[in-house]
Amino acid sequence: MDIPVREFDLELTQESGQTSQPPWKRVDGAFRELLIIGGVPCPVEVRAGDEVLRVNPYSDVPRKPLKKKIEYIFDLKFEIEDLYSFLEDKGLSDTIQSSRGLRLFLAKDPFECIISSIASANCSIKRWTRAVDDIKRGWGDCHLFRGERFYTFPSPATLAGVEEESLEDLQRREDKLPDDFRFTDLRSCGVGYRAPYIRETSRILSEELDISKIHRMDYQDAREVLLELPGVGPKVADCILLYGFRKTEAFPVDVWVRRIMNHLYPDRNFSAREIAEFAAREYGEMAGYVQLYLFNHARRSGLLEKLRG
DNA sequence: ACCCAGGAGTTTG
DNA sequence: CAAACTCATGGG
Repeated sequence: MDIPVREFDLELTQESGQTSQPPWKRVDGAFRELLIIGGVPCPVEVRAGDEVLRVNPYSDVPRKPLKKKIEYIFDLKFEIEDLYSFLEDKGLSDTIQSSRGLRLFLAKDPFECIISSIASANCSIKRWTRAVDDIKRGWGDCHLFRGERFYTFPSPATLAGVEEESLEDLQRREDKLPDDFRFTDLRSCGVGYRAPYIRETSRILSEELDISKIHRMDYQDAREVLLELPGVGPKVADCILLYGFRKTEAFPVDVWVRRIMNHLYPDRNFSAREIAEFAAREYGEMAGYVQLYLFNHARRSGLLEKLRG
């Protein structure tokens, strides 16, 4: 199946390090992941073509919901030219050069995005992506496709029932582990002190708070609800809102965005909170994309290295 | 050995 | 309210 696309760089979007999920499995220039289409697990391969995105499902699923899912995940319906002209109006046209075709990489599963974002706090990108993979391998459902293993992300109820740590696994971590080894506790996945946060958040999402309700809330209400979850602070909440629920008003402020903004406005010396307020006022519903483009441009132009320390 | 990682929670000023 | 301190743990 081909989906016509304009202004979409699949590779850039995959590798841009958005916290919704680890990048998909790269195979020969294409990207593979297990998606749930109408309740049915389906390995899918996407490949960039000429003005099209080639989509190959590897099990029998209906076309229309598959197409909608792909369009949602890569935000293909978004009129990105509107963003380009918006950025020009705001004096940020530099960011377009290095990020053209970059779109939101939205979560295929909002719960995965929530846990993934909690795991990302004060943690290197390498480490939290590996942690999410370990969690999937430990408690997700495995689907074999031509010898490749794909895992679903476990449900809130499943993760809520997982031990935080067991002596057994802490010892086995020292040994060389086979690819399909399944840990029996969260700590062994490398989430460290965040293990109780992940467990309690999973419990709340399985017993008290229906994730689908968050979709219907506006940005502010959803943010307040998310901030009640353990392990979710202002930055993580905005990541979840942006990548998990496509609330594009969200402008996640991490240390890098703060450095970038203070570099852009040297006379201001923003605090994290002030940046969020500034972004809400200046960027409105474009805020999430502005953050994405700012960060990517800083990374590609070498500005990030300059701002280190 | 030492320091940091795309912060959050808790305690203190 | 804001600043300071602590929190696991893999990787430079």
